[in-house]
Amino acid sequence: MLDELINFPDWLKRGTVDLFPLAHVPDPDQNLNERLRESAKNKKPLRIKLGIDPTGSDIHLGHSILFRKLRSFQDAGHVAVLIIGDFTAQIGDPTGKSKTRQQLSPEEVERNSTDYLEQLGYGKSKETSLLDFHTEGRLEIRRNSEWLKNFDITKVINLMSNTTVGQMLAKEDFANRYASGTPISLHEFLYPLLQGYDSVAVEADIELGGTDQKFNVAMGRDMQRLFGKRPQFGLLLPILIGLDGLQKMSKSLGNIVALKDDALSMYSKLEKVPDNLVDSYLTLLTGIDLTTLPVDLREKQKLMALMVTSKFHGLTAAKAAQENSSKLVLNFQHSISDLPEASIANIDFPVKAFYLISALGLCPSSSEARRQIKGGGIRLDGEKILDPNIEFLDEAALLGKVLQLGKKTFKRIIN
RNA sequence: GGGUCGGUGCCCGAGUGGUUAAUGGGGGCGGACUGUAAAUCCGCUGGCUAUGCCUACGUUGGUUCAAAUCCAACCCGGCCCA
Repeated sequence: MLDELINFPDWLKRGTVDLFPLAHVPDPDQNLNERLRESAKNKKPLRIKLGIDPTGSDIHLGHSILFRKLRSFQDAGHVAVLIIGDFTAQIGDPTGKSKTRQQLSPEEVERNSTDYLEQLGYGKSKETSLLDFHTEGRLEIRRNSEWLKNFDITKVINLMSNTTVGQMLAKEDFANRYASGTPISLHEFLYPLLQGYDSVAVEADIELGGTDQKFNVAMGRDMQRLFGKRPQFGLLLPILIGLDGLQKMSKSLGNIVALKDDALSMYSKLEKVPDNLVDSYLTLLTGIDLTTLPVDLREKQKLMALMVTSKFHGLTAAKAAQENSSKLVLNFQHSISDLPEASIANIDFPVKAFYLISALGLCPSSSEARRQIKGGGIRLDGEKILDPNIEFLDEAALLGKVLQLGKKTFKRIIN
């Protein structure tokens, strides 16, 4: 947290690593505190911009940091302006990319956008949804195709003439790629400019972003000035480290906790994150008072897992997940009610173990299933299966039993 | 447009006519240990109801008993020149 944020409200300070401009002068264009005061005085809420690229379909805890902050602004009475970058997704944000991103089809973008809103809690209660979809006037959802689709080439040239190749190449991602001889397509230069233009279009007062978004957020200010708008503030939040404890949380790295995850898998993933993540997860993913945490590391970790899980599934479900999680470890699978289920309705008997395991989705392929069995990674009701070709003669041999891969993947067999 | 180098499995990267799903590393998964962690050690890491059969080294053809390895064309990229 920045020391200079001393006078800001706690909800705004928490987790914030960068805020710009940050001048201690009584100017609402230079000092966000003044801007907030101005807003309160005029009863005119600020417009908080957050853009998302509808590229993948899973929102994870890393993204949730930004949405949590956006929600805080909502709760403080301001307007969340959520921009679905359906148009810019066709370019792909080059930030953090080491190669040109694959372009998405309009159909994919559409499907992903709908999916995103659901993950953000559209249709859920105000308590367990990430954003406030309920309170009148607190949320505005926009698609940037709205203003970018029919963009005039003259206007594009105008945007481009405002920025130099040197500035673009000063951006770390481009610089690295350029230095390493990795291709950079010209259209990628357009991304920051168009994201910046989004701020013009929605008249943003503040733009939220991860620290890796500084360039793009700053570009928004340039664009707003270019088009005669009041420049936004940039508020940057940290990039969440993923479950591996090393790299940023990202779906392609496979180290995520998805908002879609059921309570049990969310809890069990969080309960076993590397120790070095626990404090930052508590700070960034919960609202808990950091001065009253358990001293015992293991207890602290469990608390973190419980708090985060309850944020999305409610406290009751989170507590059940905590209990079930410990039962799983102790091989008491039978006493757990809400284990994921797998149906054997379509299985022909007799069935060999390796086929069963892949057919029920525990392993992605039958070859993989064979390997896992040979490696001792498969159990049925706690008993290791060691022969891939062992046969189960009828349903009765399987119904109600729990099939297990490794330590954390379970399926109860049902009809 | 010209010259030149290059395109190998999730990633990086060996291999340059012939036991072979293709050395090695990373990552991932599994096992032991443990705090369901870390560190460490071990195994696995293309697909297929499978003791065999498919598909794989940019694409398509060709040479050969035999090609990721040779030839041709094409596609894509880096660098240099214009």
